[in-house]
Amino acid sequence: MMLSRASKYAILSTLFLAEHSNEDRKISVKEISESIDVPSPFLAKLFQQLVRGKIISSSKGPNGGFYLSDKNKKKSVIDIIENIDGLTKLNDCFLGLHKCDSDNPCPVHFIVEPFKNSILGKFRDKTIMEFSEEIAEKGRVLTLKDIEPRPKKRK
Amino acid sequence: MMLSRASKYAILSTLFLAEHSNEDRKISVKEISESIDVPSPFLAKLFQQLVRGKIISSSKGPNGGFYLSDKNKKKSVIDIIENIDGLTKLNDCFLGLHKCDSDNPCPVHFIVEPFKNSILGKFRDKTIMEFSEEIAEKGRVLTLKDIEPRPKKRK
DNA sequence: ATAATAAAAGATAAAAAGGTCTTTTTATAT
DNA sequence: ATATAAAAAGACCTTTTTATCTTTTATTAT
Repeated sequence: MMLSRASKYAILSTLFLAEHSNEDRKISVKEISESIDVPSPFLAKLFQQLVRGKIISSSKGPNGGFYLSDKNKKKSVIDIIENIDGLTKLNDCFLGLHKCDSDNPCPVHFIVEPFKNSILGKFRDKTIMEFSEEIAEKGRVLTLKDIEPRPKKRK
Repeated sequence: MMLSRASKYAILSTLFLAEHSNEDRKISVKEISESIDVPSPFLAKLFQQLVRGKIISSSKGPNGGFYLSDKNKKKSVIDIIENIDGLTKLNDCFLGLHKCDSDNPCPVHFIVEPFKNSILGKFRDKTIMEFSEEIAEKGRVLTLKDIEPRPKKRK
């Protein structure tokens, strides 16, 4: 249920890039960190790793910054998590048992397993681009700032 | 999906107590830590907290140790997690958004929410005793030791 | 009463996660 | 060519989590 903050920041900012950047409109760490309210030096480090992992793209110099290439946009959320936290955390036994599978299940194995698989499947199959389109469509807010939700539309 | 180690240790050792202890057969930290392969001074600290939280019971002196009272056995796994990690971690938005609910969902809200509710429900409704009975019944191994699973029964 | 046993309490240490700062490299616009 | 903008790299700091060690307190069997 809980990712590291690093992964959370990475997912949010990658989705932010998907929505707001492209090869001609690169975005600096500073701009992103202010938009989604994440400490910028920390985000800078994260971005270096995401670039190495080919999740996002970057270019240096004036008008440089970070963006998603078309290829990047086809990555999935699971790729981000894998790149930052690794997948073992997500796959490991809920209670930390070394051997835990359907033959030798931990006490909560059959409770947790179906959910884990289903969630992982969804994070694997939906691309960043698809997430991003949905966010744009529904007009959702992507920030850690403590904002008021926009008032509910009433019929 | 990931509890702190503290919570994992707490759940395992409470289930262990459920299976092997009672008011007349108390178990020392040392014995438990060796059985489930958890560092004993750390477990001792955890147990102090679990006792304060009335999840487990203890008595000092010779033949003292930890055990589950009948009342303790009616606690649920969620009570253990709440006592050690607190519930906020488990309830908070998967991506860390401050406001995240069905009116203002994060990008993965509708993916994660149903699972979270269902898992939490099961951890709330099943008592320690029920878990323990199932473990005994099925002959399951409760340890962090890197053991070989017992050979699969073949027809 | 006394010795032994076991938890409680508290102080300390090591490792991991989270976060910051400074310097170097690269690209671009002028 | 040069100044500038922005990422890359690397050193460093802080907090939290995990783990250990030592002393004190309570209980019990003798």
